[in-house]
Amino acid sequence: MTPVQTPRRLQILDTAAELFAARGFHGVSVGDIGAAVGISGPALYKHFAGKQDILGACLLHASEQLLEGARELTAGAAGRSGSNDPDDTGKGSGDTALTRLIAFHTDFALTQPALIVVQEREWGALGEAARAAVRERQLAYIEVWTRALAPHRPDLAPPEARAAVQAAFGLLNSTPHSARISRTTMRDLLIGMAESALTPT
Amino acid sequence: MTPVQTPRRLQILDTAAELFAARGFHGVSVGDIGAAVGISGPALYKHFAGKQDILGACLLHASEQLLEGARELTAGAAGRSGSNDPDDTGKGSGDTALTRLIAFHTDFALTQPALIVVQEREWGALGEAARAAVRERQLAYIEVWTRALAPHRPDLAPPEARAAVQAAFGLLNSTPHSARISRTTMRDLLIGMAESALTPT
DNA sequence: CCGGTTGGTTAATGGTGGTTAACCAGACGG
DNA sequence: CCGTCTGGTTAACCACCATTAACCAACCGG
Repeated sequence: MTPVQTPRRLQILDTAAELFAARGFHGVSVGDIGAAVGISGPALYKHFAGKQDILGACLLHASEQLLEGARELTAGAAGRSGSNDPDDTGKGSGDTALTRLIAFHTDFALTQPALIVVQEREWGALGEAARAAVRERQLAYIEVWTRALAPHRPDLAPPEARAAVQAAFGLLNSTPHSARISRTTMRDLLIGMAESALTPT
Repeated sequence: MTPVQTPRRLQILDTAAELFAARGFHGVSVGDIGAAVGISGPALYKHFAGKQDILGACLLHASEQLLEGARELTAGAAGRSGSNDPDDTGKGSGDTALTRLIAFHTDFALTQPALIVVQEREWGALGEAARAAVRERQLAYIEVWTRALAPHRPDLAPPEARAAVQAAFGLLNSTPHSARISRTTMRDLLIGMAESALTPT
């Protein structure tokens, strides 16, 4: 399990994520990963239990980052269901918890596209245990979003709200498929589209 | 190349797409594909030149379907850039070419999620030639969308319009990730979100 | 009745890939 | 000085896999 995160482990996770995103889990050999970090082949087994374990660590890391970030952004507004004022969702500022989540997720997708890609397409290659752990965090992340969306969309039942949230993820995660415009323009475009999609006027 | 489409070939393509979508191109063996259609292993070589060829046929088939459908929907309005009235984009009816494209793509994604998934994530596993052919059709498809979007969004430069279109694809293609609500509800939800995202009021 | 095409089969082959084994250089506390 | 982690190395193993070869039953036009 080796739960500690040495810098070497982080480096491996980072480059492995890049490779997995580009060629898929089964399209990458441990030799490839080793070569990409400067060591060769079986040396990886000094840091991870195996190839699957590398993927598991990647996904756990990613889902953890997303969930923690989202929880920080919406801290203070969670649980209380008394406030029905949509403008007061989240902290006291003018922006709502939902807009903060959108900006956060957009920035994450723009800065770490590899993690986004791997997280959304390679979870099937995990073992039972790791998959459950990742799935748990992903569901919790969706739950945070759904709670933030609820006050804006009282018309949506919880299942539909969850589907809407996942559709918004699909929109924001489309960033790896097209990088032909500047990052800031893309950011503004995605944020605008996500807000319109989730809270139509 | 075997350009003809016998029913057996179509069956293979269909089940192969399902497998590729579930486990990824490299995660599926030719034995798996054969077993899934009731024959075993090398018998596939009587219908296709190899594993890559099966994937190529899948992707070509999918991109062809999308492009042809889109062209039919927008026939008559293509090319003419004189009409500036947004309500007249496309045919004479009240719906615009864009709304028709959205409904078409949504239905495709809902009925053929495997093709959608494979098309968006496995094009890197193709050979040079097949990849170029698929890419060409995908770009043409995006182009049809962009032309349909243009009258609604004169504020977007072409590159941004293309990015917006691809973001909309991401939204609509999110359907394989969550199938917890009824198909018609999902359809309405996705169409509504896509329209709001592309043409905010 | 027959020759060939169609669509299968199983066996063989060559390559690749994950994992383990055995070994080794260096850092480092005592 | 010395034992012991730590993080590497290369060689070996075995499984799996795409592809080819050789062979065969069934259909079918003439």
